[in-house]
Amino acid sequence: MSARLFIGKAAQAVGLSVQAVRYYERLGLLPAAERTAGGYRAYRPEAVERLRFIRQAQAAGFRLEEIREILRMKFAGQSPCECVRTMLQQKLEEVEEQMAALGRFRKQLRRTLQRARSLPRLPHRASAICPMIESMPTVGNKGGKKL
Amino acid sequence: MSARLFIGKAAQAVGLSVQAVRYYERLGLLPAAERTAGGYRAYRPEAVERLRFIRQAQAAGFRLEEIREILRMKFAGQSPCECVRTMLQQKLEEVEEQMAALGRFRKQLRRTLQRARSLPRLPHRASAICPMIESMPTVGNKGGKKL
DNA sequence: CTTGACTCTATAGCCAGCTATAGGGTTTAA
DNA sequence: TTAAACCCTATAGCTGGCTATAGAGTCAAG
Repeated sequence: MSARLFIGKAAQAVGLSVQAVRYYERLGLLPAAERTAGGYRAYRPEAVERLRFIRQAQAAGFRLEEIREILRMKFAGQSPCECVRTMLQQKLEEVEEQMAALGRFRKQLRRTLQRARSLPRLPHRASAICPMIESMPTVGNKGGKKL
Repeated sequence: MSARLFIGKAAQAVGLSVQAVRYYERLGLLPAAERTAGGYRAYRPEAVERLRFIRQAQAAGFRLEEIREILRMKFAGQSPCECVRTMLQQKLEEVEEQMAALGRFRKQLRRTLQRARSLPRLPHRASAICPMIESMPTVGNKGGKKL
């Protein structure tokens, strides 16, 4: 009883790679595991729960650093829920903002494609390379980040 | 006449950093520039046009590698417009997809916050760390990428 | 001719979240 | 007792688009 798992099984149980688990430990998301005489990490089932939590929080849009913070609070004796709520609220705002930016970008793409369709081969006045791109106003997506 | 610009002026003219311009050259987005006797890059005005194009294409959502491809086609004697149109179409689809994923994520966030508001301090049954996160279905955003 | 602003190359680092490799040791079933 | 399958650490690399630094040379005005 008190079954321990080596890192491979623990990782497999939650669908992570072995390296990812070690990486989480290095970042401080997992406490240092017990070790066998030979130096193998021997995890108890709680550790697997914790890994599962990490995955879920990631899927919920939290970055590893934020997750570490949540865990730190939790194990400092405080319920992290209040802070988590604030973080979720912030996430929500970020999502709104991203969606708005994407929406502007989409509109722009559509307009450009539309114009390309209606004016198939206009003489490329004032256009050194590609009129389709050069005629796009530079909107949204400032600095050309992501996508 | 036939004014040449050193890299600083060229970069400034389009709002780029000097290093960024050199980086583009390394990536093959700019042809090797003429050099002064002392080894300084001496750009003609066309090069500045090209830099401006690169910025615009970036703002339009193209990655540097894609821009290089567009330029390569252009200077291989073909009009890149047909291909650019295809690329824009693809971008559009990517944007749609991202927006849909964000929308699902937003819905999830809202629901979670809503529940947190209506059930302020329920006993945390079956919850090791934070019920707010643990009760979130793992939707959208597979693998926890970005955001 | 000096000086200060500019440029050159090469290299390393950043962000996040890993993956991959090298070179070794451990566990466990046959 | 062997051999496969697993594990260990440490280090380097990946993605993309740069930025930062070091150490050296060049340009142009006064």
